[in-house]
Amino acid sequence: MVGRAQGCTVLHVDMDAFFASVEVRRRPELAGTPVIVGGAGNRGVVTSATYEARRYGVHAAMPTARALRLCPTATVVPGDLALYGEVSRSVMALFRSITPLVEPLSLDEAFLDVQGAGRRLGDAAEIGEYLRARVFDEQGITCSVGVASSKFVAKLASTSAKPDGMRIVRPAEVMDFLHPLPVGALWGVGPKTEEQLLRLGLRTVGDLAHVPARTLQRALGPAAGGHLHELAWGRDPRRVVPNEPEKSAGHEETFGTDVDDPVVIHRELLLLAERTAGRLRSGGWLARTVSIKVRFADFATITRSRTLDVPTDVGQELYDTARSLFDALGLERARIRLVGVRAERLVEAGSAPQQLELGAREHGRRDAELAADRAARRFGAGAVRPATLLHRDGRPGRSGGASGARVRPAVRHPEG
DNA sequence: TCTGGGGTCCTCATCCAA
DNA sequence: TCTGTTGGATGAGGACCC
Repeated sequence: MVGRAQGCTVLHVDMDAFFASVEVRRRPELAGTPVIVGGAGNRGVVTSATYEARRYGVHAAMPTARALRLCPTATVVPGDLALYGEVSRSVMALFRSITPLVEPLSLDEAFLDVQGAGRRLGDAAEIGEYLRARVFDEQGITCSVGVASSKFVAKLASTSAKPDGMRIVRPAEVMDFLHPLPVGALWGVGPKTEEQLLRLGLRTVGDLAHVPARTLQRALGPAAGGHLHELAWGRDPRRVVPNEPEKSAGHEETFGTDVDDPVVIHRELLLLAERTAGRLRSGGWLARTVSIKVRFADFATITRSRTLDVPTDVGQELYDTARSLFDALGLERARIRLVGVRAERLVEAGSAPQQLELGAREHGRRDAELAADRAARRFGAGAVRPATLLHRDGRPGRSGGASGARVRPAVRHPEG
């Protein structure tokens, strides 16, 4: 087929300011105004912002307080992950109606391999335009599309088309497209790597391409150096892979104010372990390794991990391991900003070896947690939880939200 | 002017067994 | 029996992505 997008089979579709666009759809009176989605607490950061807010210099990961100083007229909304997830599922379903080869990267972007869909729907460019129109008609939000012969060029193309646009980069045009770009535009080059490359006098992707691969490998390590050199020449053999299995799952929480009370930390670890275990059970996974993360008041961050004898999806077991890892740090009332619990080296629950001498207590614990899962599905999250996560008056304790400052009084001076 | 939360991947060090 | 090598597993940390 000879078309506009000859030689291109990969699409990268990226929603424009996704979370913020969904909020504007929900509240049409905000259309055309600066909107920030993010935590409003003293430690909140921006997760998404409309282009009207971005004009003031607001961007993702910026502290909300600073964003509001830059753009005082912005409307701040807390964000609704459940709603964004719903919109995302609809959009991904639309993509899968075009081709089964859909590789979601996050809630708001995906790669599509449309090689097999050409006969039915036209070439990649026509499919891209069709998708953009369907997303707008069905969801009321815009997206941008990159069309290329490889994933990483398609991704850069969609970025250059934003917002609400489409860019096609044919194979013969790849070098002209890539080489003028700054090195920081490359996928995998963040602030640290960019700084290193700039120190070597490498400003553009073209500069990167014309330096020997060995030079990059010496500076960045064999894997990263070699990979970047290949990308600089437009070589990216990675295929679009649907259904990549998850490798880890976890939760972390930043306290509203730093915490030095081990009772509060233990309680938070229990909450995070329970939430993580719930995720494992709903996904049918067992964790072989449990890791914790501790971030101190000065932002220094450490992780500790332990591999279990027998993989588990039981919250109490995740908590026991997490707590033992934390206690082994031997901290003497250090001021802690964040704690996290993560389950790693996941194995499918059905394929994991069974513990021969699984004790009755563990059986009971797992059964109890499964019952709690059922109750949560029926009556809502938090319907059943460990007693230590309840206030003495029976109300649920805090769950999430930067509220360390509220945690301690709840534990030490229960209301009611 | 302070830096969220959920992830992946890579590198390096160490331990242990062959 | 001792020593050196190698490679896998594990643990920790860092960079990066959205």
